[in-house]
Amino acid sequence: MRGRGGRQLGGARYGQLAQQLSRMIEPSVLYLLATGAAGHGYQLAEQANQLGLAETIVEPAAVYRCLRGLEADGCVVSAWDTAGSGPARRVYQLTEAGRQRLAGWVAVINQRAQRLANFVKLCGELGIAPTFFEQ
Amino acid sequence: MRGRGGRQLGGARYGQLAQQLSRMIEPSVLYLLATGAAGHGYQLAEQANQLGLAETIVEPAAVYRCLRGLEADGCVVSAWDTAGSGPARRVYQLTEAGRQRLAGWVAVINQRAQRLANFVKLCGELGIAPTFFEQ
DNA sequence: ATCACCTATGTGTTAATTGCACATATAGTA
DNA sequence: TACTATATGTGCAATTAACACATAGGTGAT
Repeated sequence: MRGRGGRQLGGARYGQLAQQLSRMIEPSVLYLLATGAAGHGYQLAEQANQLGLAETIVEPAAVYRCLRGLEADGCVVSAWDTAGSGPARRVYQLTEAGRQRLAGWVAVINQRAQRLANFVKLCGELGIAPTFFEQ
Repeated sequence: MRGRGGRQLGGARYGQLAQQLSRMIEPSVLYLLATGAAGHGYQLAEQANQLGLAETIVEPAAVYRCLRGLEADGCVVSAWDTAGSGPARRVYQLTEAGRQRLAGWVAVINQRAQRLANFVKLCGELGIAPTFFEQ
């Protein structure tokens, strides 16, 4: 860290839960683990795509990195599953800390949803209707 | 030095209107120009903070960069205003292209708001209530 | 058996974003 | 003179994230 004033932050960051803000991979993963819909990375990526919170194609690579970060924070624990066919799966389980993290995300996302909805309303009052693109 | 219009992707990007996704500076600026609430960068930054769409403190530096990008795309036009006291202001005006850009943003933001609200609902059904943090 | 393919987990590279520090300038005030 | 507020801008480094690549087990086709 050689920032000019002992600074350690660079890009987007504005709170405890601001990471992966746009991609929404972390809340997707936490939710899927909470439901029990999926347990390992590859499957979580597939389910996250069906959940559709991320707006983008959720790639396994991003999910793996997210899971390792969550594990480092104690939000999930993992174990190898060598049973069944195909390569071994690293199966993840949500911890209590992970459940709290998800609850925090829900608060952030709830506020954001309201802010965004309010903006749409303000624009509507200005006579600006949403334009849906075909590209 | 390639301009903003021809930039290639590396980071977050998933559509034509996905830039500055997390900060929401571009839609804030376009909206404020549409209402006529502000006309130059410094003032736009102040008004954007009151609008509160960005969730962060909107810094003038980010607004200036945003405005130059918008001008390169033909969404705004600018002119120097040397009247009045203090340093000269670069006053921006929204173009028809800018209005369309805002309408596109409204569509994106509207969809996002619904997705986020749905996620909050799903979590509520799981018994996960939002946790509000004190900061 | 070899190949192609799917599943599954990871790393490397590189472009884009952005907060903060810094630079510059005008005008009013102490 | 010095300081403050307004106003516009640049430079840099931390962070993010898409895409490519690497590795490996298992299955079915040629």
